[in-house]
This record gives sequence, structure tokens and C-alpha cells, in this order.
Amino acid sequence: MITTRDIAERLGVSVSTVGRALSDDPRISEETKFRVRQAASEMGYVGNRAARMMRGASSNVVALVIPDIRNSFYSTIAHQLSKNMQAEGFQLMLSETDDDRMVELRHLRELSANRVAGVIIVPTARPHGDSVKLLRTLPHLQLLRRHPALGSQWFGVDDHEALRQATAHLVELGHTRIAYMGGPEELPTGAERLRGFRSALREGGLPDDAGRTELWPPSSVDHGRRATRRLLDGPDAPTALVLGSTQLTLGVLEELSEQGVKVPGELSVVGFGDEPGFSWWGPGLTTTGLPIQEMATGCALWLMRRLKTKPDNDGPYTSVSLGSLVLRGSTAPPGAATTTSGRG
Amino acid sequence: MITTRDIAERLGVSVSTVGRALSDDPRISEETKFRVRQAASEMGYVGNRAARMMRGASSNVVALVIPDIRNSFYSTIAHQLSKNMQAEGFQLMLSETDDDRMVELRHLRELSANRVAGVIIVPTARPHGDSVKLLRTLPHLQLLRRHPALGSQWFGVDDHEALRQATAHLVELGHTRIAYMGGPEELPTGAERLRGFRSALREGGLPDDAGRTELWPPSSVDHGRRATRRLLDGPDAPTALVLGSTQLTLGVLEELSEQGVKVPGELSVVGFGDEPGFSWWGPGLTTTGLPIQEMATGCALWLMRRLKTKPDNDGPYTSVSLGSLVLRGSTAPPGAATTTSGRG
DNA sequence: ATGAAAGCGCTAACAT
DNA sequence: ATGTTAGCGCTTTCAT
Repeated sequence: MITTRDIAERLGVSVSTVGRALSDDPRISEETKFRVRQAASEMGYVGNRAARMMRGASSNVVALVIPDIRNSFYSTIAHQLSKNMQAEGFQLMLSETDDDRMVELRHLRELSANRVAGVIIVPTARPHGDSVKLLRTLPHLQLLRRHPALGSQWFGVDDHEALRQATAHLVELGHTRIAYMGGPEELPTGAERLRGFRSALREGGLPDDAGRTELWPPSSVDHGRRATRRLLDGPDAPTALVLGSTQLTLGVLEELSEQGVKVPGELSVVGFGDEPGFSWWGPGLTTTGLPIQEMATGCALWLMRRLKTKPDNDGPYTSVSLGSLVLRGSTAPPGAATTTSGRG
Repeated sequence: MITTRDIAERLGVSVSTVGRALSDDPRISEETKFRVRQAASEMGYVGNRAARMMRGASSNVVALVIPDIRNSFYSTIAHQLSKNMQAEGFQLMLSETDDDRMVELRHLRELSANRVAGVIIVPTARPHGDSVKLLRTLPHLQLLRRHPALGSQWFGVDDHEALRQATAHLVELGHTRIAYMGGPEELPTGAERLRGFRSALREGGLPDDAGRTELWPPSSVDHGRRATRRLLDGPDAPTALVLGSTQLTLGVLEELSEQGVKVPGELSVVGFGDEPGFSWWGPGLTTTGLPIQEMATGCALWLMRRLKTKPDNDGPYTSVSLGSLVLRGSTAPPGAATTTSGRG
């Protein structure tokens, strides 16, 4: 690897001259600057950031700590962050936790050892004590999920309201046996969504046992399929289903298609998130659309600004985005005209 | 930030003793080791990787350079890499190029400045000369696409064979007016897939003008929709359509659904890749399934091994995975029984 | 306008 | 069993 010293020797000048020339220091003559830049380019010189960091320069890496990049929720976020950071000269580190607190801790240790400039994290349900400590020494920001121990800077969506709306839609249609299927209640998002579901039932004047709930840790496609089978096979099957997880929604849709369940005839369904295939599933899936793109962009811009201003702005900050119900064909009054979701 | 020196001072020992104790050097007494580890833990010491790198240690970061993480193709790869690297103590850097060679170059400059341990890259069509130079100094590996200037270590799929099979399936069904829609021909993958399509036509004894082709840079959902409209509105519309891009496939499916085109009655369709919604689209999408998961895992393992063995193994290496046609309901002989793909 | 030298945090060779 | 010292590549005083 070429160093400033190599350039200096070749040109018969000192390393400091080379360093100054490369950083366009006004004290260096234009001619020398030219020769240095020329040589640097010819020799393929690339500055060593590790050395710069030892001299106090900060890293240009921001880490994104999430459960699983395959979830299009998170890949959208990663893309938006990457795009916005690229403009400011930052690089994105990707750390997947698989919702395992020990994996999360290992990643945070590495990130800290690498002295990353900042961390954007979707924390696990109960982060390890050491993770909490590590984050205290790193500029960070919580995304979607919010754990009180991890500080008060958070970007997310109004999960309660999102599920309240989704459920209210079904209540208004006249459903009285509504099932909810969402992620684990131990996650702040899971808990809020469930609360939103229950609020809507209550506001609709429905008894508490009108709602049947299935919480699935981890919320995966497979679990969605299994829970759907249980729901359909069980006694007093519901006439409507609201979802509180994109992965579960994917599983539910697959299973309903396969079993040829008539939607919305036999069952009305409100999904969560808005994936590519949702619009063409059966009669079109009515679903809770979330402005993750905007949220991620806001998050990136906010962090960039924070990192660029010296005085470590640790003050609390909260940004809540609102979801909105996307009405398509998968919801109707109970016992309405039947459209099949399967392919016969 | 706590340094070994801080620990040394607090314990009244030298920095080397601290360093040795932390690296479990046999020369240090158990008692000292214990006291050092205790202090380190209490004080929240985290080693500084930048400093270690200056002493010759190599980075534990591997970069993945891809066009767009939202493409589930790439997010699957990122996940698989991340998972396999995690086990070996490596971190994943994510660099999105948006298929822009200048963005690609900027990323490679940063990665080089950060002295990443390795790079896994899906190169743009014509990488910048400087990108080529930079990659010569970094252990790297091409993925999916293969550019001769970037070395001869490559993991990918047999694009030619994949499209030959997909097209042959339609030829066997008796189609004689088959359209192909794929990514830009300037990409190695785009060129190979197109060649595969043409090979199948030729082998099926069809005249060259039996195939109509639409190549779309960049291959995006939107372009897929537009190209579909052109195809349907144009004269002598084809009776079958083969795709050579997942993003285009998504666009095509949306458009066909919306326009209520009867599949496979009016049009037989073979998609590319196998996304969640493909199985429940209309009559179920017949598509080219690709073993990206296996490919990514192989790629990760290979790179890990290469990085862990000192003698820089620069020898050529190629791994070609084979796709396989997933038969569902979207293909049938021309003019066969009609099933609607729309909902209306 | 340029050079010499110190020091960032760590490790390894060389003393005790 | 532990201490001293040099040096990795760079920036930044402090000379000249």
C-alpha cells in the first residue's frame, strides 16, 4: 500500500508537504501541489482512514442494526439511508440481529471497536445490559421499536393508531368476531399494535372476547401459515382478520390462497405493510400502508445533521409517522358476496 | 474513550502488561490477568480497531457492492452473507451503486480508504478504470455479473441455460410468437439471458423474427409496466412472454392484473426469480427459480476461507449455479382454456 | 514555502 | 512476570 511517505520520497519532499498538498493547504505552492497530486494519482495512493482516525478524525461509517434485511420493511429503510448518507460521504454498515440479544451485543461490540460514527438501531425486545452501556458511548437513534433504556431519540410510526384504524374499518363493516395476528407482545411495536386492535374493539362497543389474538414470536412467514390453519380449523372461526406484521401477512396470504378460502366472502382480511404482491393477491389486499420511506429519509437526514454538528446533541427527539389504510377488495361486511382468493 | 493506558495507570502496571493480559498471553500471571480484565470491564474498555490496523491487523469488514438492496435478489444475498460472516467475526458493509459507475467508484474509494478486508461486487456494466485499479489492490469476488477486467473469481448462475429452459418450455407448448423482456444487453447477465432466449428459439426451429425483444435499462418495475402496455397494444401481439429480470416481472404482473389479461388464455408468462407473491399471482406464475441462497452461502464461505489463509489466493475460481423452472399455472398451449389473472 | 518531530492506541521485539 | 521502546500512517505544532 502506497503511503504519503512513498510519495514524499519519490518527489524528494517531506511527508508534511505531501500531506498539506493533498489537503490543499494554502501554504503550499501550486506547483508542488500539482506534482504531489500527479504522483499520488499515478502511484494509486489512497489515504488510510485508520491512521486519520488515530489523529482524531471520526469514522464515516454509520451502522444500521436490524433484525433481518430480507424483510422488505428493512431493506427499504437500508436503501433510503444508504442513498441519503452517500450524499454526505458516509458509508453504511449492516448488522443483522435475527432478534437475538446476544447477536445484537456482539454486533454493538464490533461497531464500538470500529468506532463507527453513529448507530441506527431497531432494538431487540430486551437488549443486554452491555448493549445499553455501549450505546451510551455511541451517537445513536432508535427506529420503529423504542426501548426506554436506549435513550430518547426515536423515529417510528404510530402503531397504536395504525391498528386502531385497520380494526375500526372491520368493525364499521359490521364484523363482530375479529381475529388479530401480530408479532410478540414483548416488542414495543407488538404491544402497541395489540393495544390499537383492542382500542378499536372497545370503541366499537364490542365485548372483549370478540377479539381473538395470536401472537407469534418470531413473526415469520411460516408461523403465519400455521396460525392461519389453526384459526380456520378452530371453533367459532372469526369473520375477519387484522394483521400486525408483514411477515405474518405473507404467510397468511399464502395459506388462504392454497386453501381456497373465499375472501372477503368467508373472511375479511386487513394486511400489514404494502408489499409488491399485495395488490394482486385475490381480490386485492386491503392493508395498513406505512410511510417507511419518508421515515427512513427523515431519520437519515436527522442523524447526518447531528453527526456534522460538534456539540453532541443528546436532547430527546421523537418523530412519529402515521400509517394509512389502503382500501382494496379483501374486506366486506360479514357474509357478503363471495370472491375466491385461491385459484380453484 | 478508555484506552489500555487508562487501565494501566489505574492498576499501576504498564500498558504492555495490560495488552498482554487482555490477549491472554501466557507470560502474565493469572492474578494480573484477572485484575486487568476486571478493570477493563468496569471501565467499559473497548479495543480500538483503527490502532490495531495500524499495527498490521486486518480489517474485519467485508463490503457488498450491489445495485439496489430493495431488490429481493440482493437482500437475500446480503442476509446470507451477513449470517455466514457473523460466525467468523466479520462485519458487512453495504454499498449501493444504483448501477452508476461513478457511484460505484466513489464507494470503492471509500472502501479502499477504510482498508476493508474484502469486496463482493455485482459490477456495473462498464466499471470506471479507477475502479478496476482499486479492485486490483483489494481481495474481491464478482457476483452474478462478470466483467473480464475485474479478475477471474466469480460466483453466479447459468443465465444462458436458465433462459434457454424457460423459453424451451414455451416452444414445447407450441408457441410461435414469443416475446422476451429483460435487462440491458450491456450487462453480462442481460446479454447471456437474451442469448439463451434466442438459442431456444433456434433449437425449436423457429425463425429469428418469432422472438420479439424489449430490453430495459434500468430494469425496473415501472419499465416493466410500460413495456407490457406496448407489447399488448402493438400489432401481432405475442402469445407468450418470457422474462429475464425480477423487477420487470413485478411490473409485468401488476400491469397484466390491472388490464385483466387472461393468463394463460391470451398470454402465457414465464417470470424470472421467485418472489413471495409469484405463487398467488393469477393462476400461479411459472417462473425461473434461482438458487441465490446457496450461491450466496458458497460465496461467503469461499471468501472467508480466502481471507483467513495468508497466501493471497488469486487463482481463478468460478462457481456456476443452475436455475430450475418452477411450473405453475401461467403457461399453456396457445389458445388454451382461459383463466383470468385480473380480479374483475 | 517547506521540514522535523511528536503523538494518536496498540503490539511486538528487546530489556530487565 | 513485567517494563521500555519503537513504529504503524497520518496530522499538527513548532521550527527554519
